Amino acid sequence: MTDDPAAARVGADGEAPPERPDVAGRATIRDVATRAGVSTATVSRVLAGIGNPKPDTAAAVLAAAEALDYRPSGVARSLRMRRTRTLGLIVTDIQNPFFPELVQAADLAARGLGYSILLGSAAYDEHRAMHYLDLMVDRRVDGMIIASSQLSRESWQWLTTSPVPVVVVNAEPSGVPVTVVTSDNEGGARRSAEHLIGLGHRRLAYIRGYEGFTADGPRFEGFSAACRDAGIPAADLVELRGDGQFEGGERCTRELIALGMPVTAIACHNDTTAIGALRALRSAGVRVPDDVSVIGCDDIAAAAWVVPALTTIAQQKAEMGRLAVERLAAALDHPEHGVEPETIRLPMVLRERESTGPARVGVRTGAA
Amino acid sequence: MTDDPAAARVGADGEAPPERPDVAGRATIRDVATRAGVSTATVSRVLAGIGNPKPDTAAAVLAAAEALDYRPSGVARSLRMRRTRTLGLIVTDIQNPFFPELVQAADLAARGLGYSILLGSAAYDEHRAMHYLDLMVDRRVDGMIIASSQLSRESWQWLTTSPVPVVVVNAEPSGVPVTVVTSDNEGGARRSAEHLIGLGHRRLAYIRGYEGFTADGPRFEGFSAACRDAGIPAADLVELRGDGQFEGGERCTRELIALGMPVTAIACHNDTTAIGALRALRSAGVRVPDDVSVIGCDDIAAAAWVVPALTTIAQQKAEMGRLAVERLAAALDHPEHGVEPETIRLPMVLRERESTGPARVGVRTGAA
DNA sequence: GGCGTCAGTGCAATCGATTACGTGGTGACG
DNA sequence: CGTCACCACGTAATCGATTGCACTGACGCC
Repeated sequence: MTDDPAAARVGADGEAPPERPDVAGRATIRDVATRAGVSTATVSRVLAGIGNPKPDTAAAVLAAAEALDYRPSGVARSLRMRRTRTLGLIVTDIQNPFFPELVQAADLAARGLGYSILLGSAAYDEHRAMHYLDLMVDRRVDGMIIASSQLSRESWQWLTTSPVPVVVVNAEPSGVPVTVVTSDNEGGARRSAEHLIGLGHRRLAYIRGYEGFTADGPRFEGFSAACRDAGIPAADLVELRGDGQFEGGERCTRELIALGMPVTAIACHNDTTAIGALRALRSAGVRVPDDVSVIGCDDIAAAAWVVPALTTIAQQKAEMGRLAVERLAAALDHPEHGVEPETIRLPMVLRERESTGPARVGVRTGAA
Repeated sequence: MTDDPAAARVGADGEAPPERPDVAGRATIRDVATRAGVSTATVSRVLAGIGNPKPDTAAAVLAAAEALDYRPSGVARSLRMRRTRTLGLIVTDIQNPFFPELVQAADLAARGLGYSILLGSAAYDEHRAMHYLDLMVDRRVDGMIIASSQLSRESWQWLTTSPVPVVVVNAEPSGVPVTVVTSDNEGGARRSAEHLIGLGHRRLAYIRGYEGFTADGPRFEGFSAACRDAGIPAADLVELRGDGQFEGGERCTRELIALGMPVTAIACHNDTTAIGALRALRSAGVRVPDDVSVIGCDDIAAAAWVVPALTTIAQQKAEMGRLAVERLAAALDHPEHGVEPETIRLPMVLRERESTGPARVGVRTGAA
C-alpha cells in the first residue's frame, strides 16, 4: 500500500493534500511520535516493520506519519546505521557514449538492491577522478565502482588500501588485487582481426587508443597475435596511435591516406575512433567497405547510425554495470567475506554491419 | 597546502603512508582531538579555519589529523548543518546523447560551488522520475534540478509544493510557477524553417517529438508559424508524429517515402529523430541534400558524425546546466529571497552542415 | 495469591560533527 | 595590586534517526 510513495503521489488527485509543515522544517520522527502519542522508538519500529505492535498503535503511527507527510531523514539514518546505502560510480567521461548505458544499468541494479548511485565523471582527468574518490569517501559511500580507465599506477595502488570496498569496471589494472569486471578485450580484438582476415584482408592498420587506457594493451596484443597466427608479416600491420576519441581516428586515418593507403582494412580501439576514421575516409573519397573496411569496438548507439553502419565488436556494457553493482552489494552484505579479488571477463561478440567487406584484390597487390 | 587532498594523494609517493585505522572504523573528530590533546570543538574550529587558535595548537591538530588520515564525515556534518550540499538532478534519459553534456556542465558548476550532484535517469518513465524525486528528498538534497520533460500535469504541479527548491531545465511546464532554464524553442524552430525556406523549399515535413515533451508544442508552433509567415499553404506542411528517438524518425520518414515523398525538406524535433530520418532516406536511395534536405535540433555530438553531417539548431546544453546550478545555488545561499519563478530562455543557433541544400526544382513541381 | 513469562513500549545512549555559551588565564591600565 | 577585557579553548546541546535494555501489565500456572 504505502510501499511505493511515488505511486501514491502520482495517483492521489482526489484526496486532501497532507498538511505540509514549514519548508524549513520537515516533520521529524519526534513530531510523528508526539502526534501519535507514542515514543520515537515505537514510530521507528512500526515504520520499519519490526516487533509486533498493537494494531491500534500501529494505525495511530501510520496515520500520524501520513498526516505529517513524514519522511525519515536519510542523513540521520545514515549516521546512526553507519551506512549510506549509496554507491560511488566514477566514469572516465559521461560524454563518451560508452558510459551512459553502463551507468543506466548500474543505477537500475543498484536501485533494485536499495542503493543509490553517486556519479562522477572524470572527463579524462586523473586528478578529477581522484578528487571524486575523496569526495565520495567523505560522503561515506558504502562502496565504489571505478569505471575510469586512465588512472596512474599509484592511483590504482591506492585503491587497494581504500577505506571502502572497490570494484573496477572496464579496466584491468595489472598487479592490483581488486575485483574487476571487464570485457575479454584480447579475445574481442582477436575476433576483430579474424573477421577481417576471413574477408581476405592481408594488409591491416590498427588505430590504438590513448596509452593510459588499460584496455589499449590487451586489445592491440590480441589483434596482432591473431595477425601473426594468420601468417601476416609484422610489416603488413600498421600501428597508429589515436586517443580513443573522434579526433584521433580522423587524424590517424588522414596519415594513412597521406601514406597512399597501404592497407585494405582499419581496425580501431573503439567506435568513436572508428567513426572518426569513417569520416576521414569519406572526405578523401575512399569508399567503405569497397576500398577499405573499418571495424570498431564497443558498439555504441551511434555505430548503427553512421553511414555505412559500423561493424564492431560489442561489449556487454549493461551487463558490466549490473555485475559490478551486484558484486559490490554482495560484498557489502557479507562483510565477513570481504571483496576477494576476482576477475570477471565478459565475452565480446562481433556485430556485423556495413563497414566491412571482402578485401579489394589486385589493385595495390600488383604494386607490391 | 591541504586544500586539495587529491593532489596530496596523487603526488605523495615518497612519504610514509599515514597509519590507516581499521577499515570498519575511520578516525573521528574525537580521535583527532584526543591525539592532539584538545577538545573536538578546537579540532573543528582549526579545520574550518575559524577563530584564531594558538599556532602550536593549530599545528598539533593538523598533525594529528594528518597522522590519522582524518576525513570529516559528510553524513554527520550534513545532519548537524541541516544541509547536504548535494543537488538532485533528474534527467529524462541519460542514454539520450543530449543529456550527458548538460550533466557534465551541471556537475562542473556544482563542484565549483561546493555541491555534489546526485543523478537520476528516468528512462522516459514518469513513475521512475517521481520515485527519484522522493528518493532525493529523503536523502535531503538541498535542491533539485528537473531536466525531465515528460512529467504529467499533476507531477509538475507537485513540484510547486516541493519541500526543496526546484529549477526546471529543458522543459517548460505551462502555468507552474517555478524557475525554468530552457531554450527558445519556438524561435529556434522558426529559424529552422527560415533556413529551409531560404534555400527554396516550399513543401516541408515536420516530424514531431513525443507528445508529452513540453518542447514539442513550441517547436512545432514556431516552425509552422514561420511557414505561414512565408506564405506556405498549410497543406504543404506535412505534420508527422515521431517519438523523439531514432526509431520514430525512421518510421515517419518511411511513411513519407511511401507517400511518394511529397516534400523537399524534413525538419525534426531533435537530432536523434533526424538521424533516423537520414537512415531511412538512405535505405530508400533518396539522396541528402540533393533530393531532400534534413534538419535536426539539439546538436548532439553524433550530428557531426553522420553522413551527411547533420545541419541542426544547436541548444546551449552546457550553458543550461551551468545556469540551472547557479540559479539554484544562489537561491540556496539566499533563502530569504526564495526561488522567485523566472524563465530563462537561451537562444538557439543554426549550425549549418551538409544535410541541407537548395531545393530541387522542377522535378515534382511540374507534377503540381 | 504469588510469581514467572512475555508482549508491547518507553528511556536513553549513540552515530560524528558544529557551535552557543561559559571559563580560566593573561595583559593592560588605573 | 585589583579589576576588567579579551583571547583561546572546553563543555555540552543539538541535528534525527536506531536499538539495547528496562519497565509495566496481563496472563497462566502451581
